[in-house]
Amino acid sequence: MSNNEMPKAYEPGNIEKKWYPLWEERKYFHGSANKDKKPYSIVIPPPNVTGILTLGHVLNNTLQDILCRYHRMKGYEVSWFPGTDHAGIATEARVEKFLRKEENTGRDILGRDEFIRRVWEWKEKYGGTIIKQLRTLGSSCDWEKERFTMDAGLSDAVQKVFVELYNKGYIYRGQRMINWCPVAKSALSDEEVIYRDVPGKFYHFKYPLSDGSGFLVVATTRPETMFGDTAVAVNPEDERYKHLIGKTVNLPLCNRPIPIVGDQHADPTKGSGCVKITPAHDPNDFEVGKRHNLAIINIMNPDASLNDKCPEEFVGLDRFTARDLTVKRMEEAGLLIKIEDITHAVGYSERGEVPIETLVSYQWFCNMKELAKPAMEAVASGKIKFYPERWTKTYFHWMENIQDWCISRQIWWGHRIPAWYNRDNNDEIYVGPGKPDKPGRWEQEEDVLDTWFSSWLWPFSIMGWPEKTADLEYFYPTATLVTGPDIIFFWVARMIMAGCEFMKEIPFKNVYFTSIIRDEQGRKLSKSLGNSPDPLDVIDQYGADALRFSIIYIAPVGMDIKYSNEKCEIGRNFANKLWNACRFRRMQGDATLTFKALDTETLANLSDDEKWMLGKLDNLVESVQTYLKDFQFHSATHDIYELVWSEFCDWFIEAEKQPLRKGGTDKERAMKVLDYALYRILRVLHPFMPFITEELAHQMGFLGDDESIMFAEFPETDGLFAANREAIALADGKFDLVRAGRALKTNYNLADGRKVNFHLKAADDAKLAYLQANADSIIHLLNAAEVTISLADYDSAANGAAPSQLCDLGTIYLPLAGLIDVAEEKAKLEKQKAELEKWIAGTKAKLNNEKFVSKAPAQVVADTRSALAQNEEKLERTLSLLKDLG
RNA sequence: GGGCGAUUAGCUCAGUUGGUUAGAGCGUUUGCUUUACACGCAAAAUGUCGGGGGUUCGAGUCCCUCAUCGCCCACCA
Repeated sequence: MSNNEMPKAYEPGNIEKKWYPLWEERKYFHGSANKDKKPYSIVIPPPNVTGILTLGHVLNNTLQDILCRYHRMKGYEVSWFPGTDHAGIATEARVEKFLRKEENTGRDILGRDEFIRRVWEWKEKYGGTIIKQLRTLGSSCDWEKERFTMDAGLSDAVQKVFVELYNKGYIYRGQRMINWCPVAKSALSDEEVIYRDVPGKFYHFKYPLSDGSGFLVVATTRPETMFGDTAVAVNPEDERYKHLIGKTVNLPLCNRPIPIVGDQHADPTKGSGCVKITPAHDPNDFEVGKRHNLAIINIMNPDASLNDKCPEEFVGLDRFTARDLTVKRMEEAGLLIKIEDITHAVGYSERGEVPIETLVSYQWFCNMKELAKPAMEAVASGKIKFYPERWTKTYFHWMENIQDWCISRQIWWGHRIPAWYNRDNNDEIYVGPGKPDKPGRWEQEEDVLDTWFSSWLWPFSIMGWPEKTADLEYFYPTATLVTGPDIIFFWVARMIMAGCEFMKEIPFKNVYFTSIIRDEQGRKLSKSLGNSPDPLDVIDQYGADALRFSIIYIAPVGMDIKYSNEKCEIGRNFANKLWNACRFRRMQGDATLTFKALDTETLANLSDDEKWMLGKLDNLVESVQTYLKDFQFHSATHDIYELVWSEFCDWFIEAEKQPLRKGGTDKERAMKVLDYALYRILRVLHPFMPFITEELAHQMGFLGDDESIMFAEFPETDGLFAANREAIALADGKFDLVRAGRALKTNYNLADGRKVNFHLKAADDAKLAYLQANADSIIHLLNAAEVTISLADYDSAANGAAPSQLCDLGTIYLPLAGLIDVAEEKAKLEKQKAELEKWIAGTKAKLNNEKFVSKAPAQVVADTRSALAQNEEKLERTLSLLKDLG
């Protein structure tokens, strides 16, 4: 292959499109039980089946892919289990919307069976887009194992778990206070409620005593719920009201007498000390109601409009309309005392833009207390480690206060609860995998289970549980879970509980919590804000490798990422740099084919620069492995970037141009070293940038057509760092010296291309020998005409002025004679010095004049001050240059 | 109310167990068609490490405190 087949700039598009299908065809991603290898497995956090790829997924899946590819290269048998989640409420809403729009039909028209059939149809046709998109990112998922949370096998797992927990007494059906979403018309778990601080009003009402002896004052933020009031509570110790306990008030607008009860819940120090009690719509009131045996009056329809338990003119009104009308009627009745503006936290439905309702309803619950115990122990003992570790605190806080989990949902898309009611026998309940074979009219529960009730089984259900599969035996428990901290309760904690309960074994050893991606202004990425870039467009523009590398490169550890597309230039430019380093090597000749291990002769004859480069690279190999062990992906990319760009390209390639130019054995050796180093770099980089590394490894002739870098051994230490510490320090010193020399040139406005002479005064005998041995290299790197090296100071008396710079290896001098007219330069500087001194003196006087400072516009004063500072600096530089000139 | 995190260059962020002169990328300035790369090369400028106090020979790093911002949880008749 000749060099002109490598374009000047790296073009990722076709190369990425070429490799991925090849990898997949060759089943490189597939893992199966293999006794000769150690297993390494990861389960993907299943994206919603309705989902499309977002930057969050990009980050998350890039990290998983890095781990998988790294371990594959380390010789593990790797399987990354992919799949999607049926996402009950979200998908049902999505398909419902689709059907309304396209066919003007929906749930209510189609009926349960047909609707579910249509959801499946939609899923087959439009679902799983994200799974295809993950391929463009380079994700090395074991696609043969792709699962869906509603697959038959996973449904079996869900049923088995439900029945088992029911039989253990953990799952029960009961009438409890729950969160109700009026849009989904379903119950939600506590975790699905999002609290937002919103402006609201606090209404103070009079509730007249039934005996006409006066009234009590109650306050509420929810006037419309008063139709569900079944008591007013006062504190039994409250001297103002204790004599009223047992009497009644007339509930306004309904004229229904309700009792005054004495209860601790009423706090005498708050408001009037009287509390209206609405057991059906407030968690505290529900408890009060239980204590006093109060009626529970649900006043709402499923869509949160008021029902027929309310006065006629309110029936059917939306809750917010009803609120206004209630207040109006109370005011008309002279029962409104005042309205205060307040800010309070209101619970919103996770999906909808609407406030949830708390109301009492019959639902299925799972008692989590016992399940939580081993799960807490698993993290406390360190069997499961969290990265960053601080999330354990959040985990324990939630687990220690864990509440019963409301698992039933009043929707159709999901796992239907395996419970049957005997309509002939007072709704006797049977729970089991199928309809009971017992007499009676048995009807299955209409409700389905919370989506997370299948997700929490994912790490083992995806491997075939409850069947005893080879995958389960070999790959469980998985190695690392990579996910966002926002689902620590929804998913992570529950998976740990499920693993401990049903597998008697933790589901993963590490949990790595990713950052949340925000836009440049720090806002969350969202569709409605339009600030959410489409990763496919980004990949199109910059390449998948560039996106992967950049997003890891900019991800601060454990904090939010501020992302913008321009940041992908980091990865794109880096890929281009690497491409051109390889292109340069190709221009020197064909691969040496000895790169896999340097032969002893080459090792014995390494130049100082080569020792330096191979030593630094060896050090990188070690540090990247350490970083990956600690999930410090960001540090790993920074170190690789620095080594490739600054050390390999800026210094080493430049230095190697010398031996390459010389030819003969020098050139041969240099090419071998370049090959050896490049192949090590490509392999270290492969987990991060899979496409370009595969392409280059082949372009460079490091691999045959039937080979892949995916299975090349990840570089281990070759001992060249430990062996060359001294050589590394010396070369670092040499490069410092070169840098100082270049700076001297720039200071005197000598163009890069201009060949000048330098003098080096070595710091000691050893350094003298080193500098002399490296004279050619130094001349080359400085682009110098001639460099004299000795232990002697530069003789400025004899040879004219020469500014110098002190370095570790010695002092570098730039003789100016012949380059610039010293006398003329000196005169120019003296003139400049005088002008500056005059200006500075005048300006200082001006600034010391209080009248100027106090009366001149602030901007003028500030400008004067900054100009002064600038000129003072300029003067300093001038003085320093004058000193150099002698 | 409880918890967690952040505050370092114009911007985005590194800074490992305290240890020479606090770093990078982007941006800015200057100069470069140097036998890979302008998606490039060389050089340069820029910091009260949020404020205050303390521990220490030594603090960006540890402790206390205050301030601001963000997130999570709980509560709110």
